[in-house]
Amino acid sequence: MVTENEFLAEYKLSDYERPSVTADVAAFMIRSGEKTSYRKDPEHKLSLLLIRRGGHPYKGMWALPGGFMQSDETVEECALREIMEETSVRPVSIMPVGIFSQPGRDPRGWIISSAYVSIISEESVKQVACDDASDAQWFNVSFEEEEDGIFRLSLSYEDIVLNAVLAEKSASFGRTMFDIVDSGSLAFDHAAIIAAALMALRSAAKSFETVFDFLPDKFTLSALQKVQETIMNVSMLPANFRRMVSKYVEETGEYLRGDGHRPAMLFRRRKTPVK
Amino acid sequence: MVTENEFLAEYKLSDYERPSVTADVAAFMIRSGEKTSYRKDPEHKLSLLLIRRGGHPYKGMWALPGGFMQSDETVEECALREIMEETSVRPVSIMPVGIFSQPGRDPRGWIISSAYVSIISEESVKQVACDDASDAQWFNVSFEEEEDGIFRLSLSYEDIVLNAVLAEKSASFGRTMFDIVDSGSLAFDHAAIIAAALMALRSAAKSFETVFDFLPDKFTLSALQKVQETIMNVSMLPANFRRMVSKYVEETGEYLRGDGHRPAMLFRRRKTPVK
DNA sequence: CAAATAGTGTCTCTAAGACAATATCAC
DNA sequence: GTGATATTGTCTTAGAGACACTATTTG
Repeated sequence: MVTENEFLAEYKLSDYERPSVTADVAAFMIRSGEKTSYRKDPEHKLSLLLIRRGGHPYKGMWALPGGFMQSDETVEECALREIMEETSVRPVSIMPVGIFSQPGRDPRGWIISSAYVSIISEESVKQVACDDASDAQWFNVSFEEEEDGIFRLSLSYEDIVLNAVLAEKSASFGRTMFDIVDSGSLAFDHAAIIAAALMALRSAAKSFETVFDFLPDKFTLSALQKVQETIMNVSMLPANFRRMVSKYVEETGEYLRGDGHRPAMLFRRRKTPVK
Repeated sequence: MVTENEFLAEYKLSDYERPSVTADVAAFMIRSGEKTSYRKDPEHKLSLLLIRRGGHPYKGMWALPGGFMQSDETVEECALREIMEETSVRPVSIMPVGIFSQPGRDPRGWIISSAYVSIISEESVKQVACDDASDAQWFNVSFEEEEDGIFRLSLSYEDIVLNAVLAEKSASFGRTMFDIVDSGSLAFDHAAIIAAALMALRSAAKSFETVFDFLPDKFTLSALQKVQETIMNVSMLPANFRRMVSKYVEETGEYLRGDGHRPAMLFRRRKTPVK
């Protein structure tokens, strides 16, 4: 009869083959563009952080930030650590997207990826120096269904344009997964991870859970609406949007002025949605 | 200058420490109980498959079915394989619950778990011999919020009752996670996995995506309603339930008779929700 | 004043909840 | 007939979409 302690003393995990595990993060930010007129609000664009790979494999190609998990942390902590290393910003929240474990997805060997979406506010990123020659850059994102079940993902940064094509694989339980038709020069299976991350983001944004993380503590309702519209790729009537979010926000009494039109009240997120 | 092929030929994954990865599955079934009257519909109970551990660690305690992932499969395939080994049933669907990777969660060493919910129809399980002396048994499930943020999970099979207590950790993005207050004699952190799986199941059932997988191809609307009510732990008026699911089902024209009351039409799932 | 956004009110339509009423069977 | 479920219809209410209208600012 072997006791549990005796068993554990003898136990060798090395008897079994093990995968390496990475946490890869699709970090999104919503950027406001150039002011085209002194009083017109600028365009807002969804952008995604990509890293140019400095070493093999996929050397010189763009990939999601990520890294190998260590034994003294959870996968979520690893994901947060990777984002902070690249942006110096601690994301307000991260959300799991799924595990990517297709055999052969990494030419280095058996490496599976646990993917996350994170959301970073433009305010916090602005404080970090943005080096144009850096290997980390924010790409503008466009993601649309071209025909039934076929999606085009376009990522652009200055004159670099990455065009990936994806086929919807399964839509079970609100988490859509994709097969890569054309990787668009993105490293590994990262095109599929990005597409799944975008779908997860949109799905979460349906219930106003996600949106606030893109904004500072105090915000105007039209800023909030812009964020929501940018994520969901839709447009809404301001009057209706106000009604819908009214449960989740509260007035601060402060106003934002100086924009060539009526000042807007600043709101903050309400901890407990009421009414 | 090293080419990618030269790099890969030299590359050794073994330089890095790696975790073992298991896929653990919370497989749910909805069981109908004893007929208390010749015409009254029996009670329906949500049940969960647990395995009595035959070896260390946690020898003799109950745990979720699961096993180590292999390099020639995805984690999802591993999860499906484990369920089929235990039940001889191929689940209609599996849904990811999350990754459980807290350091120290497994006394054998660095082992992380990718958890899934699966749903099995009572019909398919009935065809498999159920051995009372077996190490695999279906436990009745009850899961309720006792006070704010504190949940009690009760699992019972004959005279065995496992009572776990869990504290809500984070509810971000509709995926609730739990800390274990009392494991209720469940192995590893499986009490937390089961709780998270139940929340994922309820959340998915909100949109009528999940429910059909508990039933055979043809079913009556009240059977469907019973399933929905059992998962969500609520009760609904039959008239309203019919209206709500009407988009997702279609008539077969066949009737189920012989139950001491008006025969019910059998419906099937509609591939494309219309109307 | 013109152009732009901020904010309010109201109409309609749809979907969900409550409930009343009828239908059909096995015993 | 009795007791059970099956099925249909209707009333009410809550919320989303559309839209008209007013308010306030800066060049």
